[in-house]
Amino acid sequence: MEAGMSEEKSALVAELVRVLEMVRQLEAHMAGQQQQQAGGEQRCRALVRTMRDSIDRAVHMAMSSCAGGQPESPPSGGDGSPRSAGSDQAGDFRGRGNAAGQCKKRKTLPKWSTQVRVSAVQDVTPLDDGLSWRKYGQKDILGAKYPRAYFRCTHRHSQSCNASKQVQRTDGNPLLFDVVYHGSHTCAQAQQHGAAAHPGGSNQGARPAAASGPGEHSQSQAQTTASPGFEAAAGPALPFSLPSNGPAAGADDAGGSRLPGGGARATASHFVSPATPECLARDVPHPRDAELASTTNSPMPMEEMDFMFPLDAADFLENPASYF
DNA sequence: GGAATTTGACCACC
DNA sequence: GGTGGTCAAATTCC
Repeated sequence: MEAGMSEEKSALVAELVRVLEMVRQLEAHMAGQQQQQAGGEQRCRALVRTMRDSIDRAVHMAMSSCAGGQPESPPSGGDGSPRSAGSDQAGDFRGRGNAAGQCKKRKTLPKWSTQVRVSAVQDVTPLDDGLSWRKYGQKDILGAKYPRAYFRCTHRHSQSCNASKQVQRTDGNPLLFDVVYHGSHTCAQAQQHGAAAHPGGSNQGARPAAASGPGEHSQSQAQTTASPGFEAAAGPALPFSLPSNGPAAGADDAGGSRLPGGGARATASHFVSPATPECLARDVPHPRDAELASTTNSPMPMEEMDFMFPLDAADFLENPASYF
């Protein structure tokens, strides 16, 4: 058994080294020419894609090791959803009325977290994983500066997809979002996007946002596997309503800021990530966004935002365990 | 009319 | 008892 472990570790290290190398190349690219050469963008995309694949493999291996070789935990699943942790459905179902046995807190579901970075404070929606998420709640967390938003798969009822996730802005860095996934997607859409959710941005198949409302999907990413496609950047719906909590939140909501009800609908950032399937079409910035933009961060070029890496590669290499 | 978000309340766990 | 997670009604937008 040890042998197997060592072998796996070696492979893991090799994979991580590759990723690191690619990250460096990517950085060099971005630092240099990205703005002028169209080819640079393609190059970056290719690198990102490769990186994702490597990370996927690495994560899988790492998780296998951590889990004692259990095949189920690895977030990488076939569905590409944020990492479908293979096991998932453990019968979750909580619910108000579930008196009997299921507790509301899904402790039995596999869970993994990720950190997603956006380019500007107004980009309240981290990545979009190409899946449909529906927000079902938001809550202020004790000690946290920002509220936590709760999402679950839009197809939860129709397809019994139990995936859910929690998105919360980190206190220290408004540009960073902690995304915690619970369970994996079992819905049909997940299967499709899973395969297609390349960060490389090929799945922009994006639908016109027909049914997807303002915020179903939201962010994504998978830390551990980074594969689903982290395209960070644009987001349709805000995970939270950037209330007055926001540090920079301008307080004035003039207009109709967000009223109860579909209020948040029109807030998205104007970035269109190539990979954000559904979220794209979301339109424009809420007046407040613009305001925030000017006060907070400077907008970053699309190319840069597109591939925000969910995690710090260097840090990941140094402390891989901390990411699992 | 359908779909989605917001928000308050309820329930379970620590 | 406090906090976190989820439900469901109300409201709004497409």
